[in-house]
Amino acid sequence: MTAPTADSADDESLAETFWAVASRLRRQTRESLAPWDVTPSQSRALGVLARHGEVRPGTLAEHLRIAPRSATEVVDDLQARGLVDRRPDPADRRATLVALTEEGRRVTAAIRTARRAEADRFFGHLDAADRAELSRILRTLRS
Amino acid sequence: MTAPTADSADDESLAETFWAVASRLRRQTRESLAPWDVTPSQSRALGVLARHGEVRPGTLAEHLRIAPRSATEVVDDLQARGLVDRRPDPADRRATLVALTEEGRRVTAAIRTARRAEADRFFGHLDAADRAELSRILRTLRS
DNA sequence: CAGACTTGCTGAGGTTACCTCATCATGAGG
DNA sequence: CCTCATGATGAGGTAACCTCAGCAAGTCTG
Repeated sequence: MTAPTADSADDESLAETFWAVASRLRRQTRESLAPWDVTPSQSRALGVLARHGEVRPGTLAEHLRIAPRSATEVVDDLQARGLVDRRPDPADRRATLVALTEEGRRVTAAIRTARRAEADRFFGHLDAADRAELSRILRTLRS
Repeated sequence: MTAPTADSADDESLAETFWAVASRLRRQTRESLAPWDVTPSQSRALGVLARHGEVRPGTLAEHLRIAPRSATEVVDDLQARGLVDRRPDPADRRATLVALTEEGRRVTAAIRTARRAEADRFFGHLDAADRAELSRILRTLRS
């Protein structure tokens, strides 16, 4: 299509390589979270809550880039594990606010450490320059 | 923080950026395959069959880096759509050989074209140098 | 060549992480 | 006040995996 795209044939395998890496990262992440009985998607939600404090499920969904209904589900699971709780939003009686519990804060901190170690293991094969390059390029693609 | 690994704090968000990109790519791929009623994982299997000719489910699983049982499933779905067929392996009566049907070859070719266009759309935001960089770095991470 | 072990595939059943659609309460605007 | 929009959730579905168990067929060993 666009002239500068050169060998589009290679792009297909670029996607394939991307998926192979994704698969490896997914497995490793799942493993490194196992001690806390928390899944990757739950851990991402915990991260959002740690960064933003209490938010509505809908807002959480936006941050996670998933459907609102799916956020309800993640919150259900986290609540069942006692890591978050729900309370009514005083500003709007339809809405709910989700916040980390004490335990949730504790676990989130522990997970952050573990994830860092995991990222070191995974991305540590790259030197600093390559990590910066990768970060920059991925940010472009995230659009 | 750790001497050789530089800022591990950033690695966590590197992973996060990676997942955001993965999510976008997954959605777009699914969409671009919709006309053929073929899922991304089925399409990957078709690609392997196109490149390697007839293979056993177990071999297919290796190429796709999934469990053998999961390959059976993908083959089931493709067979139900008439894109592949199974025949007994003359060399080993336990084994089965999976091969593209005529229709399968036709669809695989069409999909290849579509995927190329899709990859252009997705990775086309990058210039050739960045695509090469990304490819190199991802290949390192695939290990 | 019989018995033990291995290999190839698949049935059964489970998990994760999403999705849409319908429903119900509540809020907001004309 | 009546209509429409919005927030959350129940119900039900899908894709892409997984493990474990079992059966049939090959291989190796004494």
